[in-house]
Amino acid sequence: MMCGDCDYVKMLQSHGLDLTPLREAVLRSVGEESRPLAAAEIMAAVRSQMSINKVTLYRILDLLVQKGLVKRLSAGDRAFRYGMGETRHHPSHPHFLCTECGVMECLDPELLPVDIKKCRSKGKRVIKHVDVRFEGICERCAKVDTE
Amino acid sequence: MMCGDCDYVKMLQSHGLDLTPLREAVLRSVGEESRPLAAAEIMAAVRSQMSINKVTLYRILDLLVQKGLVKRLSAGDRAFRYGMGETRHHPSHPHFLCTECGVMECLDPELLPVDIKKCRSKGKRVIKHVDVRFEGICERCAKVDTE
DNA sequence: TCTGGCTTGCAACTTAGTTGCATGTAGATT
DNA sequence: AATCTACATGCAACTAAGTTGCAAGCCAGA
Repeated sequence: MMCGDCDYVKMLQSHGLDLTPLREAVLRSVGEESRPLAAAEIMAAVRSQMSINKVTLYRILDLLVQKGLVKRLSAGDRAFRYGMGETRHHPSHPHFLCTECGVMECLDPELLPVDIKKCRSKGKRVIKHVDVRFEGICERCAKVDTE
Repeated sequence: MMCGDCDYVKMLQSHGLDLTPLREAVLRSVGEESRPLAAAEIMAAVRSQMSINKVTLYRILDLLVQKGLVKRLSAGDRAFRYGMGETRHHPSHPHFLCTECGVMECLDPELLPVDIKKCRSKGKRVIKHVDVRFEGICERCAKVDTE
């Protein structure tokens, strides 16, 4: 979810990560988008400004996911999407996946209607978080279809 | 979700699919499990009774998914899981994914708290269905951890 | 200056699934 | 019966997304 309020440099530092141009660029690319991006999209975004190797990108993403700065989302396809981790500016929210073009969008946090507590009681499993994904046809594809 | 009530042969036929030993075995393997299986698990199950090629398995799964007999679920990892499609015996339900061992389990349909109608109104996208996935530590892994 | 620890890059590999093409098999057509 | 067609299956090669192993670069502290 796009954000004008995040200080990416501070976010990296406050999580004990060395500040490097690549790390900052990756985090910024994720943070400045209004939807979760696939690794390939992040790579393209970073490469528009500097050069980065595929492996480095994946390693930076792993690191950011591990620190909770970035969230790895599974779309309905085989490529992960990466969005900003949960913070004050980025509350937990459900996503929408277009089954036609594969684009993933963020939905209003209000639409997240899940009561974790209700579930925790059932069985002895430990529930850490919930992932709600709506699937269907996005606005763009719906429009094209009716033309 | 496991089921003693499904007639797999009838299910195939009523969807206009030729009845073949492999198709029946694949559908049965999915139907007789209490959790969604990865393709590799289905392959192992089928192979315990007859020989099947990887490509054939994927093609049969595609076919069953297309006909709605089987549902393709994205786990948090890169391998799809396959569970029974929605029917009277198999109501829509959320899933649980163990982030430690990767096993996926079916949860009580009661735990599916999403109000699709509420979401359809927002924007002009068409929402077809919802996927709710809880993540955490499964009972088995939780037990091992505390030992 | 040397050492150890990170960050990055390159090549090769892995996993899950897909494509193209050949073969097999069953029912319909002549 | 011969043959034609449609679909089911198999085999090999391929693809996409991500991972591993190892080497090179760089920087901070002893």
